[in-house]
Amino acid sequence: MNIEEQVELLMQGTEYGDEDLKKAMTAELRARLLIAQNEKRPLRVYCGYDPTSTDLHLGHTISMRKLRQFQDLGHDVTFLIGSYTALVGDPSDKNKARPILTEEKISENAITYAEQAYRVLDREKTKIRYNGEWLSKLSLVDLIRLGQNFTVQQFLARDNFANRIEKGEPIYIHETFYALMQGYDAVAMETDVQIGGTDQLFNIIVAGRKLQEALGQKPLVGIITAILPGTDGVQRMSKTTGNIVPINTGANDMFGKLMSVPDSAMGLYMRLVTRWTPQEIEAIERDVASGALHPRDAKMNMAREITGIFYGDADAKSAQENFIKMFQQKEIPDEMPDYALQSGQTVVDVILAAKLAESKSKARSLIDQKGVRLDGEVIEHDVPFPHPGVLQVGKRRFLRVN
RNA sequence: GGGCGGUUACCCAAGUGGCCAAAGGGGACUGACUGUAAAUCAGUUGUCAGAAGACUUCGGAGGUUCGAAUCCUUCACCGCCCA
Repeated sequence: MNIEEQVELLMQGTEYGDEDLKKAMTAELRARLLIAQNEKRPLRVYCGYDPTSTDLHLGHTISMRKLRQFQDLGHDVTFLIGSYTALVGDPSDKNKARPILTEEKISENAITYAEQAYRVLDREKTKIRYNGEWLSKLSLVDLIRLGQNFTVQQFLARDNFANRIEKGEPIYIHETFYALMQGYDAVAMETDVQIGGTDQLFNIIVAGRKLQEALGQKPLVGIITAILPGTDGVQRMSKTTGNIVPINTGANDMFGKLMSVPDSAMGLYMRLVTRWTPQEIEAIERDVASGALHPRDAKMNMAREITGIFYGDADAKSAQENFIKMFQQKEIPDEMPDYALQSGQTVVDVILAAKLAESKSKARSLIDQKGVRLDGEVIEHDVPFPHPGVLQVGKRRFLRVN
């Protein structure tokens, strides 16, 4: 790959919210790649992760994909665990009331986190570091000196803060320290390139670069990745919104969830999650636009590619086959939970016992709505369970009743 | 430290003594139509009960009242303004 192609790939799926900034970063990246090539040294690239949660979803993997692209181009990638930051607790998520984690818990989480990350990253080429390594050594005076490089106005101009001032929401003092701490991470590792989501724009572009400059380093290139919408196609993928595609969910489920993503979000999914190059993605979009490729099939290819990243090609293939069987040919799935019918149970009893609905009222209303079938026959009323067979509740819940 | 305002179901939000299991919106779920997409249409959305109905719910606790989400006391949390 020549430098131009590399730049195009590495800038794929980035979002700076400002054309000029994007141009500037693209130019700096190009320059930095050239230097690396000429000096025959890899770029030092990192992304920081907060090890408070351990259930990763596709949204978490965006930056990992980006790191992987750098790895594949021969650069030096660090998976930074925000161990020190986690000790304090993340303020931007205050409604979650995050417990302050112990160091043991953090390193435990970090391992789980990294294990999942290795489905995207190259295990052999990934360095794992903890920012407590250097942050714990800073004294109060050191911190204040870092602060001397910034003005309150710079922080007030930050989107995140400006919006909250506008809305009358609180901004805590220590939130400003976060930017300094993160910026210092960049300095401590003599970073060439830092990757992060749009919520990290300030920390990366303002804090990191400025601190590096102030301390005599060449300011890093920030790669700011766009936000991945969840399965609803609109809102950011997050556990709270309930629109996530978890990584540890099984190939069939992952494939199904990906197929339910609205068409409008496909571009972002392809750019942020798949291994495809900008050229490949453009070709797909061209074919869909011209009618040569059915959007459904384009989405299937995408679902297969993404499922393949996490479960391997064989499982992705069979997930696709199952999907087609179940939804296009309306066949019942090969695998479903079994349930042993007990005497005297009605349809509602079985639905409830098998946890296909959360209460009797819900189960009844599903029956009223013609959402319950036994071997394909709609069940009209809550009757004693007619006979063993396959019970279908709604579109996707199946139960083999014996 | 002082003044004011808030806390309602998954979320936002209306309701200021009985007609309130609680308007409206969003979300979610079901059905129709489809490409398990989107859009659209119809319905459901506290629990139990076959229906009638019963029970639990409006930040926590206590009280007034025949009757409270609504009034009083108190506690907790949050926000705004002044210092």
